[in-house]
Amino acid sequence: MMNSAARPPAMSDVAALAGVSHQTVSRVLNDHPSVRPETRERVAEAILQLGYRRNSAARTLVTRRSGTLGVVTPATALYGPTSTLVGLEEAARVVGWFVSVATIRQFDGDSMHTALEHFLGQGVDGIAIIAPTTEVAQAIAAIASPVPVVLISSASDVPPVPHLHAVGVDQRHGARLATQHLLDQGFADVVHVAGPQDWFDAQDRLAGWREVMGPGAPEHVEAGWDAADGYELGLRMAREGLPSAIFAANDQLALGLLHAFWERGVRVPDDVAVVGFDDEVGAAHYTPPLTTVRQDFGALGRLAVDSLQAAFDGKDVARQQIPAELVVRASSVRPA
Amino acid sequence: MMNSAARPPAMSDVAALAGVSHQTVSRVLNDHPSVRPETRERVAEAILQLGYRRNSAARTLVTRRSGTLGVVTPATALYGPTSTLVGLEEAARVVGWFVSVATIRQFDGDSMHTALEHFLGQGVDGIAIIAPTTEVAQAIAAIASPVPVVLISSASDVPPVPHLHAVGVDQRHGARLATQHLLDQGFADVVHVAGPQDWFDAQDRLAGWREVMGPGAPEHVEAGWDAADGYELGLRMAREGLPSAIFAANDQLALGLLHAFWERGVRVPDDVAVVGFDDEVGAAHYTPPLTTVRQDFGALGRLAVDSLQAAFDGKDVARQQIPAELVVRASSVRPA
DNA sequence: CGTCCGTGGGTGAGCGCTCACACCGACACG
DNA sequence: CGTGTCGGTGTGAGCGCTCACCCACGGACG
Repeated sequence: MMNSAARPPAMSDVAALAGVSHQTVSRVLNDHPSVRPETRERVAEAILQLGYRRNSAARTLVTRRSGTLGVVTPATALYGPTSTLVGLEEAARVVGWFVSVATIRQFDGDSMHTALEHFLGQGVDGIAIIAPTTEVAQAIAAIASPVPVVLISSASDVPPVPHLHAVGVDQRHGARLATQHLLDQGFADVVHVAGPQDWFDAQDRLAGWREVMGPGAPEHVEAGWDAADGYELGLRMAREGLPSAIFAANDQLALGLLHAFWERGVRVPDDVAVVGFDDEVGAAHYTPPLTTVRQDFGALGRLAVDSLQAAFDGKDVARQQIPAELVVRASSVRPA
Repeated sequence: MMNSAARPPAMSDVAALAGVSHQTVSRVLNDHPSVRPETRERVAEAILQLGYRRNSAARTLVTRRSGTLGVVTPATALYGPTSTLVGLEEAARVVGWFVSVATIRQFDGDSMHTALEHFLGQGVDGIAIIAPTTEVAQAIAAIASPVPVVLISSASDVPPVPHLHAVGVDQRHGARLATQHLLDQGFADVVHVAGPQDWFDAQDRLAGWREVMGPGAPEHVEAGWDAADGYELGLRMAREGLPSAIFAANDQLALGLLHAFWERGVRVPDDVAVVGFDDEVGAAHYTPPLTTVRQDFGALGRLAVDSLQAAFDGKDVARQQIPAELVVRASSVRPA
């Protein structure tokens, strides 16, 4: 039975029913060792009988811990950010943290400031920021957060601000894998279609490609993250001349390229090889199936939560990177 | 300047600095009319000077409103659920609600129960559940939540439980649009590749297709939501015989079909037309570009939040549906 | 000139919990 | 047989806010 909606049962109600003090109930709830088993039993029964749930607001008020993490993420259904969010939530729940989300349309300083204030006002224990731009990092540096903040990013140049940490998948490494793979397949002329250069991830993928290509690297092309951008670019390339291979900064760009090439009768990988980044759902079923770089978002989430937790406990937090993994499919394998 | 991390400033600190009582500070914060402008000014200045932020835990404790909404969503980067989440968050923020998320791997009663308890323990003001299965609805019916719950679903058979509401995009209508479009194009033999039938959305898309096809409808095929399922099915169809058109329950299934057909040299739409559902990012760039059904997730989020708000305020909540929209692309247009 | 009411503001209680500490009996030890 | 120690439990304060209520003052009104 539910009791009437008047007031949910409080600790004192449980205590009264079990014939103990509120403090003993608290001890039972918090697994304090020194409670006699039979007392514990009686309390547990009273809790069940009343349908008692402890009031987390009261708890937060006195402990100054809300048990909530704030996550800032772009307001899109992009594969990377979304998967990161899921990974984060699962990792957070394992260690008993709730995840509160705020989406933002643009990663400028103002939006960021608003989002952070939003979370700080709520009293979160830590904040994670997914897919940040350089501008974001500056905005964060300016706000002097009383709680730890982690940037989900492989950026090497995160400003050295106290309480600001960074974890990420090693984008540069992933980019090297992709580029090297294309070279190994015998495609000498590997062009990079880069993502928006204010995104850390896009910067790093570009850098990784450059590292492998060395000083003789051709010019890269800059684009957005969307398939439409890749499509436009693909049409232009088909018109103006094709490289032997293209490393696209994400799978959507690659998809757009594939579309344009298919439409123009350019064969992949025969006429031009294509590699993406992300291994999004469905990449295995593009036309042709797309070689790409996979990131372990579960591990990423765990790493982010770990470092937030360490920072929260006042420990030192080491910067950490997760390696990426190449997934080879038909779009980049040299025809026999 | 930050003051030392000892204790964040409280209302009384602001009051002392401004030379008023804590109550006046509260009035300023809550926009109470009867405060003299100059007093208001003084308080505002003190707030700024101390970097004061009101403690939401204390506020929640006394008002019994946490200002937080719980959202349960599947632990995947699927386009539909993700977009819904984003839509919900934006709508919630507009009316001043935070969004806390819990992802679940399986929509069985147990996971659902855990997630709900998780939120109720946190004291959320309302709960939204994205992409529910029939089993979920039963689990919710069993839990007697003290706060309103909204199922994001177009299901017509949501159990009539108090505090349980439902909003959704009209899946059935969308399916009718897709099917009718194929018939209008002259494809008589429209087969449906259905999603998992324990999902409300999958049920409704199937039902919509059936409505249009009438009693002479062919058998539908049941599958999961993934491209891999579509791919397998596509291979089988290419082997065992093709219908004139296929209406797939989502874009990923359609993508898998396209992949299989391309691999087997089956031309789309010449040999078989294909229509999907969702209009996910990239669907415009599949091979060929995919005809599909688009849902307005922003409107969906607003609707969900509205109904939660109405329920929270004790008003009556009418069931509401949002229409879907057909997006015609090359995959379903009869060749001239 | 007393009464009434509205404006601007203060006072105190209490939301439900945890933390620090007091207490009490039992048992060990010198 | 006094003194220490320790398991098991209770007491009271207080976290930072809102809510209900009270108070002072001034102008309007009969």
